[in-house]
Amino acid sequence: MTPLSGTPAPSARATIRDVAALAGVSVKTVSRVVNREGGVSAALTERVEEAAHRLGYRPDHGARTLRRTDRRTATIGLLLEDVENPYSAALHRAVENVARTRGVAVLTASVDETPERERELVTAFASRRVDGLIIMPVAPDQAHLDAERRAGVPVVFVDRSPPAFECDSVVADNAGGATVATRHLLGAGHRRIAFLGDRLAIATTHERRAGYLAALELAGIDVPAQHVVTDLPTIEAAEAAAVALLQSSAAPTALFTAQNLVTIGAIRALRRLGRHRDVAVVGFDDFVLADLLEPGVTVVAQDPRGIGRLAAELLFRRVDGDAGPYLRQVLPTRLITRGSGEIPPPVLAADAAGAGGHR
Amino acid sequence: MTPLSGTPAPSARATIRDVAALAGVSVKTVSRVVNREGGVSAALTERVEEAAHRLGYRPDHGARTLRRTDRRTATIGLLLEDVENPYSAALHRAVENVARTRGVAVLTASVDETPERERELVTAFASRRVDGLIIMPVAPDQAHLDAERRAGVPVVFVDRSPPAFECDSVVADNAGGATVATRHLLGAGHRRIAFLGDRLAIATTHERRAGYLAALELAGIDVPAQHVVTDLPTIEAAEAAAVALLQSSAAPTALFTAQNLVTIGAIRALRRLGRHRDVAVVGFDDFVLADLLEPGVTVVAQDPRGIGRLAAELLFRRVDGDAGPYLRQVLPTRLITRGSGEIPPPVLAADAAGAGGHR
DNA sequence: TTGAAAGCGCTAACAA
DNA sequence: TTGTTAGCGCTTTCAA
Repeated sequence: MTPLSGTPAPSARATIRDVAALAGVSVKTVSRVVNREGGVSAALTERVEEAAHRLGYRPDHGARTLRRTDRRTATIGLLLEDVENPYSAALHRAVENVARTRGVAVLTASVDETPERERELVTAFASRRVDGLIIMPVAPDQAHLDAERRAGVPVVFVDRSPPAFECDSVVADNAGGATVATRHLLGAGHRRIAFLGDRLAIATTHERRAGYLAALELAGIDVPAQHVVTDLPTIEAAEAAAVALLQSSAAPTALFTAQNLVTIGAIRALRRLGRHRDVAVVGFDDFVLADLLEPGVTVVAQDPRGIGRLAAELLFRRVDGDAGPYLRQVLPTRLITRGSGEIPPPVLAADAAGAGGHR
Repeated sequence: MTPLSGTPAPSARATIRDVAALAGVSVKTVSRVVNREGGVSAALTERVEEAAHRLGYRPDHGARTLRRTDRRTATIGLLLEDVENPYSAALHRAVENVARTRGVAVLTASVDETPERERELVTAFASRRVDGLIIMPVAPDQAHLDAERRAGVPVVFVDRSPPAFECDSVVADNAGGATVATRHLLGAGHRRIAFLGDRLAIATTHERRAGYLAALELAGIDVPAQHVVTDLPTIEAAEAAAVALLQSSAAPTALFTAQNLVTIGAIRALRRLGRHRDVAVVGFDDFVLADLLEPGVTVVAQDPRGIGRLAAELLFRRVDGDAGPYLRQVLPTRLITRGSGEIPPPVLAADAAGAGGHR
């Protein structure tokens, strides 16, 4: 810690009255100039602007909101799982980009999969009279939002849409993406494909598992119970689960890892066991550097920026008064093949080697 | 888009007067209950709480701020380079964690290295009367903050401290970390070590280059001009610059990449050229999966969470009235060796191979 | 323990 | 074109 020479200055904030006094006009004239209402002579406009500048005047947005008829704060609230998570961060940025075009500020917070925190934050943001809320919901029950809905605060859910709650939402095609991932592994010849996922209480985990199971059922393949592992909330948990699974007697030849941290944990496990070149992996969610690993990691990518952008656009339509029926927007996913998902199962690999030998 | 059956409800927000009327008490009594001031009988307290709950009452934080003597909004502003950047996101999360303990909300925005945007956002947040600001500054001139300082809004700079501006700041030991990185490469036997960095207008780039140059000068090594490449703002720019450098006649045997995106760009370049096992790299800033690449990437890690935490703690001390001299806190960096920084230069590598042959 | 009145900084409504 | 007055929802101040 290096103490410098200066010290912080004491407080003093100029009000509209101070500006009016310095410019020698009424407060209403200052208001007109500050809000660019027009109808003020050039001479007065200049005097007011000069005075405002001299005093470092910043209109008090809260006071303005209090008096205005529309009661807008030009602020929205964004509740993410964790602002540091790359998926959340990408979504955050997309929301900010839309908000920026409207001069709207964004209050952000991390919910950490804690229903209680979700409730606290909704209340805190509602007290600050946000114009709308974008929420990545954790609480299985969204009844705590009733007061906000009655107050007319628009809410858009992202990533997950709460069951049994009429609302706007923007989500990825989780079941469809999981089916594509699973079929891709089936296509490579795998029949023993395991599912590793985050907490089953999260709707996305549930949907992805459903997509995985549907693909296998359609292929007429029975899934042993130990091939479906969920409630892996961290990289470490996923790594441990993958190691245990691969060392078990019923070891799969391929993994469908249904979330980005789970994928990373599984990759660590394969490295640790030296199996990363012979066990296939397809992950849900893309991540940075997935292409530079060896082998590159095949994923089903969602579009967090697209989800954020659409959610913000929908929210602002509601803020602007759109009272149409609730919308549920589902964004497609995209398979990106990079190597790990194209590894064949051991038997076929041996066949391929044999066939190669006949050339 | 799937239209659902329900539709959004119309607006209606209960005020303290509505609660008072329903409970059959005065507004002051409601205020006392809501703020837990005490001095209200148990019977009335219960009636008020019941009424508030029935109406979904949320105290208007803005109106409260307007009237209160301390004028606190319980909201701070955080200006980051880009909320999506992992470094910014980690710092963001640390700030949020500290703010949370005080019931303070965080307004966040991305400045995108645009001085004009920095000014706009400071104004927007100042109008919303944030209790304080944490800023990752871009603008070389911070004079636009004068009005805020006069108004007594505490400001803490993070990551970079603006030159010629008396202020609080929390930064990493950029020069020191760069020197450590460069010495590490010197220690592996390298004499032709290039510097790749972000925009030189950013203070951190400047400091890291200074640390790099200092280490080489101390070792008595001349640095050819083409070995110092800056103003690489993207992964793509860094990749292109690294390719050009490595294909030039004066190709270095080692790279010090002075920022996380630059490091990733350089690694892509080395992969593309098939040189990732014989050109050494040390990066500034750690990143996810750096350990799973082949070779693992040696870095000088900063502590963005530590910077965020300290910045928030310092800010809140100022908010609480600490008027001591301005502080500049410098956090240490840490060398993490993973392989890429320990690759020897070609000549020594040949020697080593020769020596191995004699065993 | 409870309440009435004033006013925070601003804009709506109206007047000159 | 400019100004005056009231009041947004709340807390402060003061009184009962």
